[in-house]
Amino acid sequence: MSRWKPDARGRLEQAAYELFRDRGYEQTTVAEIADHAGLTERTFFRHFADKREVLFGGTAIVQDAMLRALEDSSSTLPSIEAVRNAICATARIMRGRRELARERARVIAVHADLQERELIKRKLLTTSLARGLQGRGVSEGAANLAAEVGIAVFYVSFGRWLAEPGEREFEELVHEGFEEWKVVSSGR
Amino acid sequence: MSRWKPDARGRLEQAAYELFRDRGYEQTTVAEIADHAGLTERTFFRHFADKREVLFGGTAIVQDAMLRALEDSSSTLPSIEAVRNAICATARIMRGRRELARERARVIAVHADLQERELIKRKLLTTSLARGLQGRGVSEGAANLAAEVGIAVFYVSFGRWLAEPGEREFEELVHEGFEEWKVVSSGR
DNA sequence: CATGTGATGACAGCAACTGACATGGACGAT
DNA sequence: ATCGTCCATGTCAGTTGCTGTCATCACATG
Repeated sequence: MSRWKPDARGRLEQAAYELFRDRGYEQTTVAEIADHAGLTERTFFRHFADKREVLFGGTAIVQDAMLRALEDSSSTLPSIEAVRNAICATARIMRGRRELARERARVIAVHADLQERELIKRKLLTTSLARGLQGRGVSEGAANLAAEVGIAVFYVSFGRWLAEPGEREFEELVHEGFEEWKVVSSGR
Repeated sequence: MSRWKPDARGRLEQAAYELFRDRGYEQTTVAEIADHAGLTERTFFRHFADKREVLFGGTAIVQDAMLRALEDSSSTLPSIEAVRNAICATARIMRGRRELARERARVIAVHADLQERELIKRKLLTTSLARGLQGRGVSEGAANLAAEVGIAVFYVSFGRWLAEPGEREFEELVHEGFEEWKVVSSGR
């Protein structure tokens, strides 16, 4: 038998989500999160750089999915289509996590600290997407623009996915978002 | 004679800039900043919400200048031209502060914390510009787009202004930025 | 069996930030 | 001129986020 229960990081994340939901973000101390996960405060900070970061572990996964999908798509595609594919694939991995995403969004919405962190994660996603495009031979300027558009569509659609009461999938909303973008960018 | 030396806030800002320049941001404690300003740590936190904020007091001034210039420009102007005017006016108020802006940028560039704060300030500027446009009767979507463009040009030009060794003024670079934007947005 | 490795615990400590109350000059009302 | 209120600041104690350091012990590797 192993010395410690497995998946310390996951247990910390789950404990954090539950406590943030029940007591709110600021009213929850890191020590409490660690306690609920059966660990110590010190261990929390070995897994997460700071208290906010426990809500943003998903970003790395999103980024990986995005870049992998970008690599997988045919290199003959126009860059904006490659971006669309990558963003759609990314949207797909969030299937069945809408309620969780909603809770997370609710917490972030009321804390300036967390909004700051979200903005920098968005920037990180944008620059890594742009780099991925440059790796396909797209020029720097074009890559930055296409990445900016792609991530913007991603976040707008994400917001709609969370806001909608219906059952439409995130991926579908992303598709619609790209269609809207086409209309807007050609229509003016 | 007044009980306290005047302009506590200004003295705190100046002390902070000097200490950040000499010792670096993280190596400087709030208590030290307050000491150098002849005040106490508690008073620092009465003037600034947190340690980072001492570097971002200028944002409110920038925002005011931007909105005032927007109000002053003729309401018959197309929205993007109104934005251009507002941004140019904003650029004008930074005359003669280039060295200071450079120091500030150097500090921000090496601290993720401060970059997060900068991003949220940028967002704040964008939404307040968009609101100002809506006040002129521009639709929400168009206002958001125009504001996004305007602030993007502002920041790109700001970066160039700091990077350039020459003596060209910020305002001139903003003008060029808008010209570039016109070319790009019509050319594709 | 010996030895190293890696995740965790234990503990001390600093610095950011907050709440509560005290102080005393400025300034207006009387 | 005196009184009373205001308000920026001081004082102080306390909480919490975060870090450095060293110990521990299951596990893998040879």
